[in-house]
Amino acid sequence: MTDPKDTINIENVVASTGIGQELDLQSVAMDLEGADYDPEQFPGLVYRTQNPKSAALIFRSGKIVCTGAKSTDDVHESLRIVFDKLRELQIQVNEDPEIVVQNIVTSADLGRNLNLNAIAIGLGLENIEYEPEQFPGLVYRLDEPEVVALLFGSGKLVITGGKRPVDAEHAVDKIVSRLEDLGLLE
Amino acid sequence: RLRKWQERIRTKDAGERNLQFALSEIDRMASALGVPRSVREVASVIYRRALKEDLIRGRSIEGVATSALYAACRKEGIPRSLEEISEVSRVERKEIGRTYRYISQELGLEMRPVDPKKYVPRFCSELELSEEVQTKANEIIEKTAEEGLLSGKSPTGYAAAAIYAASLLCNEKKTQREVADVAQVTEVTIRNRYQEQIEAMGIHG
DNA sequence: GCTTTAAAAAGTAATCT
DNA sequence: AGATTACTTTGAAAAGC
Repeated sequence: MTDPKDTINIENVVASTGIGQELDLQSVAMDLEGADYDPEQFPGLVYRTQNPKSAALIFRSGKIVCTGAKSTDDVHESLRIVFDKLRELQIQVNEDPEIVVQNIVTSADLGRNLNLNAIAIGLGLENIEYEPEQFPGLVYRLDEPEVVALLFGSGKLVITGGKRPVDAEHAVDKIVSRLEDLGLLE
Repeated sequence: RLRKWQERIRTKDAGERNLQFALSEIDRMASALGVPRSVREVASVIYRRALKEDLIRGRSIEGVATSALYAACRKEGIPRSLEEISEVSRVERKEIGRTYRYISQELGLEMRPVDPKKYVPRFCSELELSEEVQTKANEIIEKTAEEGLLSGKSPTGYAAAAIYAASLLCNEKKTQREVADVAQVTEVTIRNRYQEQIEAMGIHG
């Protein structure tokens, strides 16, 4: 039996940072190749990196959001690229700005099919949301770690809302033990 | 003094008018859906509770009224799909679904997932299918759901597939299109659910 | 509340061949 | 009847309406 923890895969990391400098997004949009900027639609400028693949939202305040990276290392690498691009445009960027991970999305596999109907009742209807007419996943909110898990009939799941990779591991452990206690795993 | 008093009257009247509007909307939609009076009463109670708990702030009265009716139909065991509900409401399906999940959570309605069998009598009668087909469809739903096939699947599509399969087994064939139309799902969904169900039942179609 | 970004899960749906 | 594309859900940040 594979430990479900070993099946955890980070799918997306969202992080925020700032260059400590105000920006004229209009001119950045002109000079930065591949930049998407439509202030009518959204106040941030979108800049995509290819390697690693990610999207950076750059704001007038100099604050930046990076999303789409597959690891915290990739987030740092992506943002390093963004910082260098801005420096090429003669923009002052702090030495190494603090990068804060805001959310990590992971997927995992419990290795067994799940009876979501039984799980909904077993975990307590007040603690879950399961509306298969609207979405096939069962939404389970954990208190510790404070994350949200989406459980599917296939036994696969998505965990989001955590800030550290270990949050997903703890969440999987808790979910597995709760389902085992209820006799709903297997 | 007098001003405050008048303002209170005005607010009270406005609140009263809003409640009347919501209740008349519930009545109008319930009539259009042809659900019994008991369901309208349950919907009214849910709406009043939502009002009392201040859940309407930031949401439309129509949206909460529609969601209350959707919840009431389910509670009373005669569910209408979000698709059907949205046809008699001016609120779109997505918003009804969101609002329903919100009030359901906040009011602690503890709603159980919809049992596809609950759709069988109504869909079958619209298709003019016999009691025998209904019984067979229920059997298919019961057995395949026990095997875990229901997880994550929409109740209407699941019921539609079982009814389609039962109509074939009982020599009262309805086409996938006919069943899809009354259940408001696509033929593709019926086909997919049907294949899984007959396989699980050990039937060869 | 909304707007935008990215990614996974699985179901449903629209559209085209 | 496939195949494709796209939309549903979860989470978080950013600035502005």
